Amino acid sequence: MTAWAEGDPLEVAPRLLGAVLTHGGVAVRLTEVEAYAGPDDPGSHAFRGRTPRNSVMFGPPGCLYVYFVYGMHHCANLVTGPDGEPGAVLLRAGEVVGGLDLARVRRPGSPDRDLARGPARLCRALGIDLAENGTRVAVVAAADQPTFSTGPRVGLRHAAERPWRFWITDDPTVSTYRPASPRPSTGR
DNA sequence: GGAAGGATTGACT
DNA sequence: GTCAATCCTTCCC
Repeated sequence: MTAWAEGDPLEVAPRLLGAVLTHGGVAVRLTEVEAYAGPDDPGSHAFRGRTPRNSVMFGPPGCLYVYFVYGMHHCANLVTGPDGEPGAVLLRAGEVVGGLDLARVRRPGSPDRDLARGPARLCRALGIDLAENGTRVAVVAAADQPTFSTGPRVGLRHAAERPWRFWITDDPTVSTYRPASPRPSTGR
């Protein structure tokens, strides 16, 4: 049962650190995640209410919410509920611990450490795309909760300040890259 | 019906 | 360090 992975995203997120998620023949140990609450979180896709695309976030916990972004990348969230609320945890990075060969094939030229370092990379390593949206996913809790740190979320244009990003302290696969890289060249 | 934006990554200078 | 790529979804008129 995955009761430990259900409920308030802010509580579930740290519990996911160190957990092993298996999909598409590849297993990854989650090292970095971000919590996304619902109506109260301007950074969440569900902030503006339920839409055909984010409806999965309102669905049952334990499902995968996959979305396409920037026309070329996929990002995966684990829906946590609570039931009726669009809570989810974005899987930002992980360490490939199973199906390494398969992951390498999907990400040729990348060092093992980078196979799942980053939300879009993690999806590719696991073979996740829009076809997996709303599907159930296998997650095994970590035996022991690793030491983790928290900090501001990355990449969002709204409410990025909230310290809802969680990562395993000192883990090399955490994508602490790009501290700041503002795209809008105009203005200021 | 049309336009703007996005929870990123990879490549080039 | 900086810039470009590219599809889907949502909002506005």
